[in-house]
Amino acid sequence: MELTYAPENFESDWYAKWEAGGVFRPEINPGGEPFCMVIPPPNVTGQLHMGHALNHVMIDAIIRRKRMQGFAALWVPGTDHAGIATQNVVEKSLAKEGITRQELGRERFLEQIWGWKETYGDRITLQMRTLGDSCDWTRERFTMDEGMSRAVREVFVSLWEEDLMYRGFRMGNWCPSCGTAISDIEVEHEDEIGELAHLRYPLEDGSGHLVVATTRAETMLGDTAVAVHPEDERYTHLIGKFITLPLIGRRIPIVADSFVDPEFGTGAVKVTPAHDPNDYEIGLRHDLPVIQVLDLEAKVNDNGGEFAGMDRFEARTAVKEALDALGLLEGVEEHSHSVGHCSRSGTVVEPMLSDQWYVKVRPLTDPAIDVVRDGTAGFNPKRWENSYFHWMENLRDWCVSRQLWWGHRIPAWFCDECGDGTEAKVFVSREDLSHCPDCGGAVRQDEDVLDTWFSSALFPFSVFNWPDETTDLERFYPNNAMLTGFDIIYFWVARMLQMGIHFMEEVPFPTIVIHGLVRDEHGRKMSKSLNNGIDPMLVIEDHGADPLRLALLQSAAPGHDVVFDMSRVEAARRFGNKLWNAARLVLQHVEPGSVPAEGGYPEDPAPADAWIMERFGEVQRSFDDLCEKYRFSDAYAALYSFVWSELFDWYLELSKPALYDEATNEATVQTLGAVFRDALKLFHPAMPFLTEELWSELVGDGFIATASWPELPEVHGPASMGTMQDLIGGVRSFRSQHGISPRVPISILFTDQGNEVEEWWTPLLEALANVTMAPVAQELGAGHTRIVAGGVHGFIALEGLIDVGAERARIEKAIAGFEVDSKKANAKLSNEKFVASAPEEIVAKVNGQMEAAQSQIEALRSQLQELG
RNA sequence: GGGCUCUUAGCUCAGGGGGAGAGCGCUUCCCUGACACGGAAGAGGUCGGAGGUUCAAAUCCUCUAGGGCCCACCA
Repeated sequence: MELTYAPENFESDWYAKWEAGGVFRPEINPGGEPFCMVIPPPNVTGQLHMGHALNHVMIDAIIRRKRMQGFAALWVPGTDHAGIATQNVVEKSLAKEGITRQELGRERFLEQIWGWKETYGDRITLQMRTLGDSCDWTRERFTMDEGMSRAVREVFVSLWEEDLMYRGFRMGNWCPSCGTAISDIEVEHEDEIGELAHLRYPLEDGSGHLVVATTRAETMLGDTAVAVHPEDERYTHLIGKFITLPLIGRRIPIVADSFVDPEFGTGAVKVTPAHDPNDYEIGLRHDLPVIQVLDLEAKVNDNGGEFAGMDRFEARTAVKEALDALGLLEGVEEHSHSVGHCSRSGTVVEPMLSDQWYVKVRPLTDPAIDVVRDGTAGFNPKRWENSYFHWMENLRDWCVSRQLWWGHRIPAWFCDECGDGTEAKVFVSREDLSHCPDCGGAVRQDEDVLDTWFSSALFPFSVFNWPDETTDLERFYPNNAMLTGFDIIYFWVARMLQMGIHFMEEVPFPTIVIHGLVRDEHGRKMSKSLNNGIDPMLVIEDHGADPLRLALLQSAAPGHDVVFDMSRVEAARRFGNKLWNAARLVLQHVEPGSVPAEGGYPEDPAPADAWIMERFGEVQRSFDDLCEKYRFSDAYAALYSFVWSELFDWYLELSKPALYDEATNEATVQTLGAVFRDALKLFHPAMPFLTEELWSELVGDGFIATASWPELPEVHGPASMGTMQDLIGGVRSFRSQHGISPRVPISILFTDQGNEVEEWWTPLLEALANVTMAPVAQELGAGHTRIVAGGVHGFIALEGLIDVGAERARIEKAIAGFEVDSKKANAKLSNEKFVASAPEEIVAKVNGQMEAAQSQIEALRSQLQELG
């Protein structure tokens, strides 16, 4: 073995061997109960970022542990076609060559994107392999592959048939730069300081004017009314009168609508039904004309008169200037309000009327709310359920059509012949239509595609080739858990629940584990725009995948954001080195390849062996418990601390004296091998590569990845272990404070009130503290100092070698410490209510603390006197 | 406007009714036959502030200050 841990030497080899060995397929555990999770599918042309790494490491830790526990564990990998994102990327790349998609045409543009997908589609899956994701690649899916397209079409058509899908001409969110409608959750609201312009609208009869307030002056070009509150006394006399719209000259009515808030602005609202959702509603109520003044690129159209051709922001200024010139701009005040931006492009979203496809959500959300309320599916942490309910209860119909080319084409065909003259007849079909089913004439397919999230909503069952009734579908639906970031609860989780319940009649997963975002060391969200992202691939290059994995797992407190700290990765790497070197020590005493894959604990362990077995058993139970609760950071913190501080710092040192005596070391060799092997097993879900490498040295049989999850035998260690550790600590501390080298042997005479000192202590005390011990009948005074551990009092002859002043200080400090303990305990015990109300074991515990502290103080005080 | 969340050691963060924890950093000693990517011994927090509940509060409740996030048709 190399002298130090060098992950780059073996990580990629192991991945290839696992994959070739079918380790990641559920079939590796043929009799096992299924345990399945699906990946939150990353963008097919994307790159693995730290957020993916966090998500994958947690999923992989679950899956690998379940696999070792004998489950037919399956992690289904896949990628998402990511409609807008991918189309935008390819368009941008074409733009560099001066080509637009329109010039290319739909068919050739799609060829370009498929080519792009071929080129970059492997990148992220290779990166996932580098990270160690134990996905079953034989079941890999892409949201636009044939099977999933079939599922999408089946769902679309079924929803249509059930009257849960409809086409409607409505006011929706439009992104002028992406050139498509977007759903409500794709709009990001940001608070901005804008201007509230007060405009004078002259009354038709010349009797004066009405002042309206607006943040979007350019929309006045499309005004078809002014609305006031019906009970607003300032304006009641004007209701029914008309205004001459400035700049345009249109005659528009003053209407009464209780939507208007008399408190806001002037209490009079200009109404632009074509470009504002509220105004649209008012327009419907009052039968107002709808006049579009902005085109799909958000430029003023021919209805905008002299402003035609201007961008909406340009027009905003121009309109205000023009009104000002007419003396109709009464004033402008600062106004803070929230402005919607497209989550993809950042462009300000324009409310726009258009024909779109909608999913009627209420029939889908109600059951999805119920299953969370009744606990059939639950979020972890539970508090996410509140936002889930709030969102689901207020959800509006989902606009699923997108005016893009990259995506699932909407399976609807129009026949103009069979239409009613204004609208074509619509046919929604599972099979492609080449002619009209009614008249046999020509049909044209809807040009639009579906929202990317439409296909990912089906992921938990579409990956198994639903609607076919496959064996996999039967075995792995419902999935056993979903683990993802809070940022896609609405986009993805909520919709999987709706679709899963509706089409499979069962929740897609009973448990939803939500983690946070990865932030940089200053707590800022890692993002492209801030350029503060840390590329996990570079971290792996520098430190290895295992250290990154362990660092992320240790940082991932449930439900909290993760502050990525490189020093944690470095620490995890040092831990890897520690494991590596511990293995080298173990292999000096244990025949390489001789450790059994499981069991192998001695029947008759030596005291130190029994102690570590007992401690390990306790730690393992707590570790398993924490893992089942998805508290990985706590689980691995506990394991890490046990392995380093107890197994390595204590047990390896304690085992050495026994190991060097080859005639009698059998039990210790067995313990050492078995304990170390099981420590590797527990670390395998976090550090798969390193543990596999060490397994191959230690066990050399099969993969640790498919080895059994450890079961520690029930063993009780010696009760006096703690006292011995305290004694060793006391001696070391004594040495340190007096500058006595560990090489200088120390003789200790001792009294033993609790009869704790045992024969087996002798070699261990020599090895770990370089002390020899001999019993003495009574306490020793002058010329000695005292080290107290439990009921054992050790006396060290001073022989003038140590500084009495320093020793006095040492003892005084020790006394002060015990006095704090004693006081605290005493305060509680002298409180009658405490003694009466606190649980018995707590009272007993405090009592014990009190007694222990007082006996220590007593002993040390007399020592102080003896020092003179 | 509604909701959630955070404030704990110099730094970055866990924990969450019964003696304050981790990583990094810091001090002293040690290259002892696995490991200096190491070992041993230490220093360092009245757990944002004020009330309250309780035998017991960093932990639960209320208020308060300051961060962060989400939702909302704020012309």
